[in-house]
Amino acid sequence: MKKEARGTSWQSCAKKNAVACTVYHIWTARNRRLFEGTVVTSDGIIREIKTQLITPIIKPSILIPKPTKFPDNQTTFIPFSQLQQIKHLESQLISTLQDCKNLAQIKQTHAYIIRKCLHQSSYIISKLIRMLAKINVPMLSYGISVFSQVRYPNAFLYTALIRGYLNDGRLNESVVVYNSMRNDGTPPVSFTYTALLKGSASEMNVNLGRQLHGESVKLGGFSVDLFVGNVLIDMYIKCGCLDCGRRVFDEMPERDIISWTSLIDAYAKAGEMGSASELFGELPEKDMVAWTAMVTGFVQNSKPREALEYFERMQNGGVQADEVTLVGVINACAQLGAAKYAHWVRDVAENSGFRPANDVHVGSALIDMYSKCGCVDDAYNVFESMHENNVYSYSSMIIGLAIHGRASSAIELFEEMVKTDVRPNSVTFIGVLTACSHAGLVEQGKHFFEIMESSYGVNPHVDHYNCMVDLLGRTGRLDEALDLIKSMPMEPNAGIWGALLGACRKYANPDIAEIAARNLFKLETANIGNYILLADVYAKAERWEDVMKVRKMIRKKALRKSPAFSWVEGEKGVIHEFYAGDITHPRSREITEALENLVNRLKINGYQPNLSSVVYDVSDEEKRRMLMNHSERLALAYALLTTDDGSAIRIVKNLRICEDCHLFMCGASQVTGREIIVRDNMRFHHFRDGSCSCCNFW
DNA sequence: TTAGGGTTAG
Repeated sequence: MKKEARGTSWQSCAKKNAVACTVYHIWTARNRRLFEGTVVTSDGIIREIKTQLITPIIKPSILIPKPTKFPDNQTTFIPFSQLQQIKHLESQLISTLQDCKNLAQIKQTHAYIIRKCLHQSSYIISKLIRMLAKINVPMLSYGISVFSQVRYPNAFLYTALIRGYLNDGRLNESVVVYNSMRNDGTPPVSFTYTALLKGSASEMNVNLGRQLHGESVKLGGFSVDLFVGNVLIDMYIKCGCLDCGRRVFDEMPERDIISWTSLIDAYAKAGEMGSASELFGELPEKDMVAWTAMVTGFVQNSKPREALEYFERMQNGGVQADEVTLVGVINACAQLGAAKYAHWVRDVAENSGFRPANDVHVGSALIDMYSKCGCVDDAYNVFESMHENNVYSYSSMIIGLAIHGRASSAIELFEEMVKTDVRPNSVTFIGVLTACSHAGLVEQGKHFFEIMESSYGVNPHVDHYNCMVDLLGRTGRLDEALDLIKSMPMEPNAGIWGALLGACRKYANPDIAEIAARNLFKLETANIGNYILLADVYAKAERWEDVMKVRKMIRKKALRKSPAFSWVEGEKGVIHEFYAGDITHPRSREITEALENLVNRLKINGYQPNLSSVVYDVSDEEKRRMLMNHSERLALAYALLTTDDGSAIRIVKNLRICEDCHLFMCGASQVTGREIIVRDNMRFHHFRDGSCSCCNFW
């Protein structure tokens, strides 16, 4: 048998070897390997190729029209000695194709390809179809007709068509092509599976994914392919079958850092930080992305201290951080809410060469962090310094201003934003409505609520209704708030009824409170805060029997009150934590003295404790004692003892600040001349010269 | 040609 191919001819290929000519490669005896190239025919060698790459032609499916007649008048005889020239021409045409910017240019190049008689080359045509996808030309008739003109498509060409359809989001059609390919007897390649698996993942079609998984194993042993394995892990993760992804991972004969990181990140996103850490510990070589997945994972699971700990380990290990890592670290600091960390991370970012001005992700994260740390002016400085702003940076800034009670600035910024190309989204309106709500701007709030859909096409969600109920409720429009809830197009959630109940406490309205509570208890049976709110409403109305009934319900359900605590930065930026009535602090005696001293100064200034903040039926003297031990006051006294006179005092509280403490802080800011910033679980309060930035709407 | 980590609210 002759071992050398002598020449190649399109004509002879078409006529003599119709059955064998899906050949994409040419066998040469000289180096005993398959060359990428064009179709070849030659008596001796063809039989040998046949045995390897035989592909019977079966009638293509409806999606792939039957190939047209071979153009006899354009056949050319190409001697084997010129094969290198053909290959050269092919690569030239491919680079021409890659430079195409639009459909017209592709069509022009295609005409040239036909003139050069290379339109039967699967290599070139698959590139052409890929280019259609790249320049965002949907897989219309052109791509299909180009495909159908190739008489003997190979696996790469079929895969290009599959990817073209997937690029259009047409998963079903791509599966039809895959089935035709199978019917034609063309063995799929690993790209075929990676493409289809990605398509299944983006449509969360796990059944298709499973079928493809099975076939990939059966047909080509692709289970050992690293790429297919990784895409399989990804597909199962995206479809929510983390265990299946893990099984693929465990069975993979070879894994790389991508296999590991995909799974680590999936565990983190599923809230399984234990599994994520375990896997991360086993990862032999940890790179920047893997470390970042851990840092971000802890942040996503509200574990900022662990996130910072991993970041420190990453730095100690000499692994460079990039802007993605920094966004994670910045978010960790935002969760901690401590100004000390905020300034530290800003330095870290700038030392790593990421100036917020140049990176909108880092900038937006910094704005959010500074706002949450009580430094709204710093947040605004970052915002102003940014070269580019998007909906995230604008929304973060608007929300920042809103939670700090700067409603007019928030609204001004919104007005400025809508003059640019940046379109507000659902979150932007949460910010704008929150601003109105925290400042009691009823008419403006109603206006924004109306125009969000009519002018900006943003449908109000339940959260926007929540803001509106909050706004109406805070300003005492309880009936109007209840009417709005009744008119909602969706079911009100616990947040809505909770906002109404909170407003009922402020305005001592037990009738509406009972309606709110009835609905709220159905939705959140075990949230003790709701029962306490209702008890507060009854206490304000001095309906002590009803208070007792609520307390009984709490006992019956065995609900435990979550302890109130506050923390504050003391000497050298060390954070100190105080519980209500806490006497465990080493300087407890001094703290009590400082507090008594402060109360006396406040009393001279006219401070009268608001005893209705205590919802227990006890003597007034006992109420006074209970109020005096609230955790934020202990924190304040400690800060007064240990920090410089000129500096602001920043207190973070886990629950909502009570009315009497609010009054107390107003007075304290006046008699001490200090700025006091309290972050409660709702918002920030800036106390300065006897008044609060919230204007008593909170 | 195919693969891993990120920004606003709740």
